[in-house]
Amino acid sequence: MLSDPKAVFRKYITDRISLSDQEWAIIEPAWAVKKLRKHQYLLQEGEKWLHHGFVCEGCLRRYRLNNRGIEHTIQFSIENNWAGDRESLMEGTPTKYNIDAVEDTTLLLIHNNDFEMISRSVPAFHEMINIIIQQRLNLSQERIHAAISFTAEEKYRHFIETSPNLVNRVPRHMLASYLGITPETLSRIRKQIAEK
Amino acid sequence: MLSDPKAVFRKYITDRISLSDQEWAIIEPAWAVKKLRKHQYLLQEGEKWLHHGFVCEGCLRRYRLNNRGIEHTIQFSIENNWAGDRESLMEGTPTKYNIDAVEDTTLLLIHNNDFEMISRSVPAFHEMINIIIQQRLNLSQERIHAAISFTAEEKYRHFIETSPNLVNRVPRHMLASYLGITPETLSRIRKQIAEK
DNA sequence: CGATTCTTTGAAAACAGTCAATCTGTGTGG
DNA sequence: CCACACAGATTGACTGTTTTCAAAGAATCG
Repeated sequence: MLSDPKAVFRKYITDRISLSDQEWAIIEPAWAVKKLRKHQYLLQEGEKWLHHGFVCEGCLRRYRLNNRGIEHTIQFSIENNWAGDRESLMEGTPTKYNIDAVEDTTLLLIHNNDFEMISRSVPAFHEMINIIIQQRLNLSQERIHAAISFTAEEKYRHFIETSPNLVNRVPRHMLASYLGITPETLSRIRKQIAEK
Repeated sequence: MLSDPKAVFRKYITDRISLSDQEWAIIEPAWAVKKLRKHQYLLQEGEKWLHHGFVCEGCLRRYRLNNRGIEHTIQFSIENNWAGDRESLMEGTPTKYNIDAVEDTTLLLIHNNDFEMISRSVPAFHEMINIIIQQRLNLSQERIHAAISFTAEEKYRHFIETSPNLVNRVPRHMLASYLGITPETLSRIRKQIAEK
């Protein structure tokens, strides 16, 4: 719909590292454009994940079922974010996660073999990925802190502050499952905040 | 007390990558042995962290204060684990965390400049670090899932399963602060489990 | 439209937190 | 070596928050 997916990706990269045309020529052909309709799965629990995904447009969610069969959202990936399951990839194990599309989504997919080829051929790309992973770890720890130390209301307010671009983009019940509260509680909190 | 700290570290590395004597000769001199007494701080909120720490013996905890001044433990680092705050290091920002010693602890410290020198000189070391960070990210996401989807009792049982080596090593109130429950609740859960 | 899914609301129950007191264990100084 | 002090752990009673269950309203999609 909007611009070319690969142009989005190229911009993402060049916003982070300097990239010659030759390097882009190595990177570009290995990625395939994939489109998902809303509600369509990219990955389902038990499958093995062998790729890397980059969202160019739309929104994916990665979620997991707890022992009572309740969905808990681990991550939302909107445009210019990564998606997939590096744990399944690294360990060669079946994934614990489900990934589906919250909106119609366009992403780029690459097989891990090609991804590693690129990492070897373009060191700056490799370094960029390392930094991204480190940043994701930092964010994860921030989220752990929020999850173990905030009340339901604080969790919601914190989410509004840190992800204003997601608040009105994902359905509330998914947001609740991301925060670790029930949809009913989220609804009541929102009402309470609105009344102030 | 036990073996030489640097020997512990060398074994940690050689358990993960193959390492020549020459490479070890590059790595070894940059690390300084540091001993901490129980309760002593390695890092306090507001300071900048410029190093990497590797625990050879003992136990450190990294914790954070929430807006009510309550401590919440983000991480325990026992021997053969890393300690520090890569977020402060990467971003150059004052740290949000406190790190102190749960037991008398021996660790190795290295300045980030030297660490980067080693990463450049010994590619396998660099790759090892990348894998470790990725694994920590995977564990973080596991913990997020536990934090947002488990009851207090499930959190405790999950901790016993995943960290049996820590259960009887860290004080209960710190364990509670790690799980995101109060010491009283943890105490009651333990009693309840014991009665079954 | 009609069906389905999502959101909100209400009432009751379960769960975890708070506050205060007691108990336990450990380490220190006399 | 004992007694004391102190921190940590447990227990009880109570409070408050969040969940659960059920139903009614919205919104969305074919």
